[in-house]
Amino acid sequence: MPLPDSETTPRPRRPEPNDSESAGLDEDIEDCPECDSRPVYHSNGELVCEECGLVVADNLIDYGPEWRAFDATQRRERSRVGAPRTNTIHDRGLSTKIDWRDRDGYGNSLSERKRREMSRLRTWDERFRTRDASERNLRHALAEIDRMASALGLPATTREIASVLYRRALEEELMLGRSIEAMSAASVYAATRQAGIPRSIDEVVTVSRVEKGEMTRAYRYLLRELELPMSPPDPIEYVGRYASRLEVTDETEQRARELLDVGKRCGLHHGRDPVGLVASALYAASRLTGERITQSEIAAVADVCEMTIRTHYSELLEAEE
DNA sequence: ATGGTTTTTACTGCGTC
DNA sequence: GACGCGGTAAAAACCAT
Repeated sequence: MPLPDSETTPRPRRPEPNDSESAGLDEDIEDCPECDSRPVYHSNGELVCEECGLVVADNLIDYGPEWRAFDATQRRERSRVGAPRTNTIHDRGLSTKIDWRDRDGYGNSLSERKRREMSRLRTWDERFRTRDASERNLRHALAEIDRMASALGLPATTREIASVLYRRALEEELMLGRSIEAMSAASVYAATRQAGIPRSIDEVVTVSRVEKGEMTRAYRYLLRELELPMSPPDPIEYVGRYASRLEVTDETEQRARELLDVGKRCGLHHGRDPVGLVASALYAASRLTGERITQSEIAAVADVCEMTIRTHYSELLEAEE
């Protein structure tokens, strides 16, 4: 079937802030300061070392807030930011309107034959229109997912998962009344969880274009409708990332893992922010190993309150017995 | 909307460098 | 004195209902 190839409209290539960053990605991995002391792991063909990959992600995230802040000053125009403009231009030029009345231009009713013809046209027009709509939606979303994924330094496999999740959401018509941005962010978050390289919700939110509430709502919805089996986040999976950001010793990091392990057995993690727990564990561990890290340092890196660290870390230490 | 939980905020006194 | 630390009390945020 000959498709009207309207999709060849030249896509305005928007200079992504990520372009320059991802260019520097490889170098960062090579030069990663962690690599002096740590081995680099290659998993599924990607250069993802558990420690170094995270350090790189860190660099990228540092850029995030910067243009995010820039973004925020213009939040009013948020809806205009970023999305490939093709959407609107495209639609405006293309979408056809076929009146539902079987009348000609003068208001006379049509012959039986014409009526059938119009009916057929409507059918096809409808098909193309919806097809276009969901494809535009998808393209937008995939671009968004890609942008967030690179800002978070996620490997390609994880992006793949996010894309698949989004496609499913779209197919199951979960997008009604939900923003593409929110659902994309939710897909990315879910993907990191499924891939076992979790980012915190907050991290995903900072690189997304939506508020936290909107994103978490979309995420919950996604989980429920797609019936994704998602166990609650395991704090231990976050340890490596924050440990490398803080540049603690291996010993401390290991100690933190143990503390969390014990704490988990005692049920300390129920209903609590895993990041807060990790921060506390790192603090407790740094005490045990004699490596002095201040609470405020950890609090700043993990983006939790010092008070949270205080309340949790003593519990972790007690649980150790 | 509500109530129970956790996190955050603001503010304290204490010890140390 | 500045700083890090532990704590309290109250507000705010979060979640399930």
